[in-house]
Amino acid sequence: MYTRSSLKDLIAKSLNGLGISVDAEKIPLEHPADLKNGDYSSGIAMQYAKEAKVAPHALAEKVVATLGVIEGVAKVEVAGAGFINFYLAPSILAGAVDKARTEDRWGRSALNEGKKIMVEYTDPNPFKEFHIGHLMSNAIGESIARLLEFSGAEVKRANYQGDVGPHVAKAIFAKMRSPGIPWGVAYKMGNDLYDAFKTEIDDINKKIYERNREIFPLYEAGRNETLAEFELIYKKLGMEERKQSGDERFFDYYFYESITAPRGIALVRSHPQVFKESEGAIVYHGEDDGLHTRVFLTSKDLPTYETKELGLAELKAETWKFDTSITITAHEQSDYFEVVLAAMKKVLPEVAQKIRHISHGMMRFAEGKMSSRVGNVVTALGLLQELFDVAKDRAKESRADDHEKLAHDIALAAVKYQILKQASGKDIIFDRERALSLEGDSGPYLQYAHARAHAVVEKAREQNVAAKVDAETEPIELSRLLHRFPEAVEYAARELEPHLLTNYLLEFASAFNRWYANEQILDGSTGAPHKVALTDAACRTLKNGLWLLGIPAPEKM
RNA sequence: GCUCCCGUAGUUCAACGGAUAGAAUAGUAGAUUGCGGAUCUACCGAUCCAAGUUCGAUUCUUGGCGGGAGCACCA
Repeated sequence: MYTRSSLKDLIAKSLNGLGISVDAEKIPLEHPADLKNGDYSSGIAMQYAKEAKVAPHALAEKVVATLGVIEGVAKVEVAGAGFINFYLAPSILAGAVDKARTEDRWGRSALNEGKKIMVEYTDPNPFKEFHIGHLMSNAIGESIARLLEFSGAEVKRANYQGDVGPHVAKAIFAKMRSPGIPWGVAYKMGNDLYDAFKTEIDDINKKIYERNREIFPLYEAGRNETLAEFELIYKKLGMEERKQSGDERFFDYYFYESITAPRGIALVRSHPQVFKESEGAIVYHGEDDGLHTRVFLTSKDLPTYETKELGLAELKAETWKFDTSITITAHEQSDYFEVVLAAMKKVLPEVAQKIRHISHGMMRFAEGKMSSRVGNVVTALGLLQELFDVAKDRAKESRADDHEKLAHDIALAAVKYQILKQASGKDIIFDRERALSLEGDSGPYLQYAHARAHAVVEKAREQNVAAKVDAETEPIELSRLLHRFPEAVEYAARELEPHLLTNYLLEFASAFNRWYANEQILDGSTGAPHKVALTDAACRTLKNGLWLLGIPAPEKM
């Protein structure tokens, strides 16, 4: 029976027989973009033609001649400049359809079996707005967490929130002057007033760390209020399925800077050979590692984010024995994170090697950066509301029972898909028109394909047409793409790149819609059971695919 | 100035060194009284510049040009 790696082995063996030594691992074997070129393809003959002193095409022919019959492979062809193309047997593709229909967790792999992975994401700051940047981190982190779960890992979700620091002092200062204003506004106002009231605000900052009695009640209130708001947002973002019982929270662990700060300070203080005094502050000199110097303790003796991050790493490791801890942040923090990691290698070496940083691009306007300091941010709730309003108009005509819920599901799909479809590391230009689009290359497009497939399966049930795969039926584009689903999921999980999955799903949904438009499924013929099976398999594929993106899959829309 | 990221249709994004560079959107023209038109079909339209490596470069290397981010007490 063929597998991906056995095909590689066979090719390697064949080449070795021809006097060319190649490592099976290094044999290229890809899914051709164009299905007419087969289900798998290798360009190996072009690579070794020179060494073999024959033309690429001739070498490919020789390899094919020695491959013999491979179970599960219908034919092997040489095409183009010398590609070796493998076409899977109909029975294999039929087998994938059956799996998709019967296995709940269709698409699952064993890539990370037995691994314990902590994923830290979202990381909003109490006292400040939850804006699109946090939404990005949440969407990406949640999808990565699910991809890892589907690859066999045990995953814990972590959220790290900055409940102490200058931003809090600014918000408190403004709130004391104007008690009526909301916290998000208070922060911005405090920031504007900072130059004029530096001493006062710095004083408040210090008092917060000391849990000073005068401001503590206001601090507690603000902290609780904003954290409670965040919980409501997590719910809206589709994390409610993680709440099984009433008192469970959305993330497995919530870490706070107020807790990590003292730990970090202790770590810095106990390593005077690593952290040096400079201009009244305690810094880490990163120049030896090709990095730059960063402050860990300010001249006012307060910890910076860097120090807290050290404390966080220690706290994480004590909280759960993970193999890997992934932190997802915006790209603007990459450099700072590298300095922290360099310092951590000296202070907490065994933890440092398990820490991994993934950065995503920034959400920005065409005109420039969004900044909560300047106040030109799009809040997560504001954007969701706008999308909700657009979706609601269309939902009125829908056959779904709960139009409000549907509009919300669609709004969520639109915004998450737009974030996830892009390779991480690149900035996302926030284009309102595009963000509000519910058509084409979009989340709702995937949802719609799923809802359609679901409707047909329901109808088949009503008409008592039992789904049955016919292994003799000539495979079509859809079933061949369907067979690739588990590999697409594994690929995305290995690369920690959800966009690799959206690429696949868009192609798959498009193939389904095309097929649907040209083919009557319930046509009363003897071919109907096979087509129903295919539709059912497509339905599960889309459902699981959407789940992996953290996007709801409504059955009617 | 130094470091990192990025330059692909008008616009927003794809393309593990591979076959005719794919989508979406915008624009134009269409879809049979057929299970859902949030769909489908057709047309139009792109790799920043210059060298190099390679059988083959959007992809790798070097140098330009252009954009973004970071570079000492913010996170």
